[in-house]
Amino acid sequence: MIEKKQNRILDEFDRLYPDAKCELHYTTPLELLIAVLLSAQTTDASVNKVTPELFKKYHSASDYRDANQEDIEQLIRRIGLYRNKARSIKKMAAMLCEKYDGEVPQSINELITLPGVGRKTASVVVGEAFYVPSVPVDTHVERVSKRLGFAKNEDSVLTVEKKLKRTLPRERWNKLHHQFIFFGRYFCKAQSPRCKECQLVDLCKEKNKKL
DNA sequence: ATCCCGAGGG
DNA sequence: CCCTCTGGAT
Repeated sequence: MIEKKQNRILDEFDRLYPDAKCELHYTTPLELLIAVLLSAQTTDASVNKVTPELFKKYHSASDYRDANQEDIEQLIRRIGLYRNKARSIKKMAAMLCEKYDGEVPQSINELITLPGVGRKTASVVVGEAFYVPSVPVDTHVERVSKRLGFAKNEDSVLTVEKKLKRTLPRERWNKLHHQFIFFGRYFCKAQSPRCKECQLVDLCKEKNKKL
């Protein structure tokens, strides 16, 4: 990608979303880890509706390990995939207690060994809770990256991540991650991209395809 | 009908 | 690579 185009995009993201940040509600690394795990295939807003009750009832990793799985299921049922997520939370908490003294590990390689924690979740946690430069690729980052030419449509999420890391300044990774998400979530949406108002249409691969 | 800060299993 | 898990919002 031409550097000029790239800088235009980053400038536009700064103009649109100077204060982009994580929209999941949490107060500790463990709460963040659980909130991100819950966020699969649902919206952050939906996750924020169920976590207050969840975080009120359970606090430590051992609380989740010893919890009744059906109790967790009931608390999170509305966000979907609730059986898998409840099971993952319990198993993840058990491993945290066994191998990490109940604390959340601070590296991606350690985090992805936890049940229910994949590369995207691990990347979010290290970037958000421990300030490790990272580029988590979720559905928004993937879509926006492909539309704006940071990656090709046939690229896997891992390839998208590699290309973004190769292209974007490392000191801006964590902020840009959120700016990509804000742009995808509120502007360049999956079904309704606001192409006519978009300052970047000229370099978009899908201009005029949808609206 | 499609999408939402995915991960695990086949 | 594919499929499944799942409710809620639009």
